[in-house]
Amino acid sequence: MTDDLLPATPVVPVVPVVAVVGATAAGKTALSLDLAERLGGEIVNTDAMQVYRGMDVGTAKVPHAERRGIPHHLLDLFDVTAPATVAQFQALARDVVADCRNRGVPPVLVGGSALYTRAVLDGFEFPGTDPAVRARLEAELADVGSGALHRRLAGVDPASAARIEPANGRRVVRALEVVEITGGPYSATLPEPTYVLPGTVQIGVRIPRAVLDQRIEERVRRMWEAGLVEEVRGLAGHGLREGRTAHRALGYRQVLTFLDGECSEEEALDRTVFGTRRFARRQESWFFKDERIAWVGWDDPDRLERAEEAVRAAIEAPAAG
RNA sequence: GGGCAGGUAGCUCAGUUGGUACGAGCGUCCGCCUGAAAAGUGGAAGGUCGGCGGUUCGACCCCGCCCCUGCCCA
Repeated sequence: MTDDLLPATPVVPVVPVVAVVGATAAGKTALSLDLAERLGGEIVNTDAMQVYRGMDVGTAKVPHAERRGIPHHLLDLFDVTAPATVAQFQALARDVVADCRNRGVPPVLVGGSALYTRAVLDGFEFPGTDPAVRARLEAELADVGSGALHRRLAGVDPASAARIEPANGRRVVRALEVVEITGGPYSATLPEPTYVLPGTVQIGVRIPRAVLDQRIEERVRRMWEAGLVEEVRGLAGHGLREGRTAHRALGYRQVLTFLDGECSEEEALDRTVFGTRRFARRQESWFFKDERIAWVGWDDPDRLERAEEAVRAAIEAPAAG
């Protein structure tokens, strides 16, 4: 109320920060390119697996020829042997977003990795990590099981233990790691959904399950025809198996088991389809509960206009989280 | 035409020497999720046990007939 006394500063338009989210194969890529074109923006990948070099076919990475001359950021950052992490990605992505905004260019984030997207948009702060501590705890996990470690966690950090399921060894280990290196409790809770930048908006692409399931199968078959097996064979020669995360990517993991002679090629394809459907469900369970997302129908002829409206609304809205 | 095996959850199969299906995996639905997140994890809903008839206090389990599936013999 009293800010009116400030000298009239030139009205700098808010540069929107747009994120296109939704299940895999729902049509995020097409919409994001259209949006970037309309807004004069640049694409920022928020997909956890497209950051790896050489993982193209299986991650449905947009080929250069289809990028319409729009700059794409955060693709092909790492070798498949170098595990990427959310915290690392968050730092890189925030730099890219800041750089775009400084140039007055709207960053258009696209990707199905909800944690990656939220780590960029929301106030996530990741406690540190220590490879040695982690390795020791993981060895213990393999040795005594998650139940035993969970009981230990209950002793040092009851609140976290109460929130983490005893069978979830991964989270139990991480909680113990944080407690050990920080000396404090591990909150184990997601932060409140609050955007860190004004003008932020998430556009969700909604698609009926039945249609999505169909599209996923078609997409996987196309990946096979496009040479996924050869791609994996090549990456396997470059240490794909040694990496910590890349080899677990959908499609890659299944093709590796086929290449290792543990299942037929048809089985590998089927497993990829089923695994991808399951993944899509997990993605949606994450996105559906985020009430800030503006949803547009995957086949709505006006989806681009609706998305633009959502962006406009975000720019004009008071900069409250 | 004859013989054998089998018909139990959406799918693949367990199971009861006759006493209310202990079912399992997968799928489906719902949930969780802070340095591996295309990962990891919790829960729920689903069955007139192929059909009809019989025996029995009581049958999904026994008997008869029928239908369906697979294999074998002609």
